[in-house]
Amino acid sequence: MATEYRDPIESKDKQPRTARGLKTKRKLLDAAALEFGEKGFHEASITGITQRAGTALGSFYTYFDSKDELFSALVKDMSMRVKSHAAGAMTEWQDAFQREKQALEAFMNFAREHKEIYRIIDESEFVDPQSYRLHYEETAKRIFERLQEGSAAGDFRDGLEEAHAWAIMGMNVFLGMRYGIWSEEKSAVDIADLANGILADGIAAKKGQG
Amino acid sequence: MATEYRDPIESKDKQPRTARGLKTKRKLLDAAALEFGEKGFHEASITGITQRAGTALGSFYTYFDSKDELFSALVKDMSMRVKSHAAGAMTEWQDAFQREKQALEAFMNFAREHKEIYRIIDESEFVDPQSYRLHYEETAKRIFERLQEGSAAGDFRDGLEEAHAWAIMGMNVFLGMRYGIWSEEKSAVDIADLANGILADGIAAKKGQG
DNA sequence: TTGAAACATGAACCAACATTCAACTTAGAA
DNA sequence: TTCTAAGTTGAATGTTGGTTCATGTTTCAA
Repeated sequence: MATEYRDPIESKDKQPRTARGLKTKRKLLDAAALEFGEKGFHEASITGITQRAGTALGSFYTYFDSKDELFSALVKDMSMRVKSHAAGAMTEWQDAFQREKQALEAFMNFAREHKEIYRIIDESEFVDPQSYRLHYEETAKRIFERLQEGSAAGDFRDGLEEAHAWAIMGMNVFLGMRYGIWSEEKSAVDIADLANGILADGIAAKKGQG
Repeated sequence: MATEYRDPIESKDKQPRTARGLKTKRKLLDAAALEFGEKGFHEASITGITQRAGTALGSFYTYFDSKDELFSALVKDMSMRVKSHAAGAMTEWQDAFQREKQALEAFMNFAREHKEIYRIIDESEFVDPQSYRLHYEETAKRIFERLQEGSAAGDFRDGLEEAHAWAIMGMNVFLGMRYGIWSEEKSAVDIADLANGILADGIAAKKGQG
């Protein structure tokens, strides 16, 4: 038989059509987040995921095409969760500096409570580079918008570029890794204050010091 | 037969003993850096490495115990190379700010010329977490020492902590990734200037602006 | 009630390497 | 020149784990 016709929509369509299916898919997704978070992509196994989820091995392929596809879906989901958590923490703000401080503090607390999310996003650099780039590009864009608003409000100086957003993001990510994931020896507030100090004044000696 | 005695030194010893052996090991190391850099740890194969090196598959195990062991050795080697490259770029300096600028500029240029090194170090977070932590902890320590020297010289303010070093390192790493590896739309000097601007003055509006 | 679509199950399949090994070649000290 | 340790070779082995599939069960609209 020649190559048979496949509806591109149908072929992608592994969405559950009943309440039962939805529940199973949810269980698999949650289990996968744990498994990937604990073991990393390559050490994680489909068997491990279905065991955690309490389903049969084969059920996995009812909802996902492959291990990679699942991981990719997960990265997008986590990316969104980080984003909305941060957004939720910055609803009200007086000045732009305080808003950045809140953003970092929220990020650090989120990282602590969801270490597996941090790991999945980070590992996507190698498993699903596209999603990785997208995640950070969008995050940088969001920071950049805040920078522009801050400039307009007179809190930040003029002429800030997207690269400034990348610098701030890098600061936040590394502080989150070191003081959020690796150890909790310092409080999120203290770290956020410290980072804010850099943004506010830099690290130069004050006039008359030294 | 019971477990036989193995001299711990001998068992580790896969060092070449002739010029020929040394040359082969060198070829394997270089080939491995390329293979891991291009494909990542899991996609890379021993076969691919030995093919690049132009040796037989079995020769690999004359010099390395396993794929993991080789990767680990490579990470340590790369880490050292980054370190010494940066050190070489900071020999002479007037003020501490300029030194930091040179460090970032050197790092960015190095990343551009050796994208595979960047990738290998980054992937070690998942393949050899120990080496990954060690790399960044030592880098942070070195930055922190520079901060202290800068304070003593009257360029930087007092009271800088190790966390400041982590913040600066995060900035540098992300700027290196975005403007060194992903695209070269901006020159290393421009990015280094921009980062230095943050360290010097922060991003607050100047008095009388806005 | 009923029948077809959706869903669940887990044994079996299979390809992809990492690793081993026994036979062979080369180097270089004596 | 000779002999042994060092180095080379690549076919064979073994294991792991993603994916498939035939069979059985549940759901729910008509």
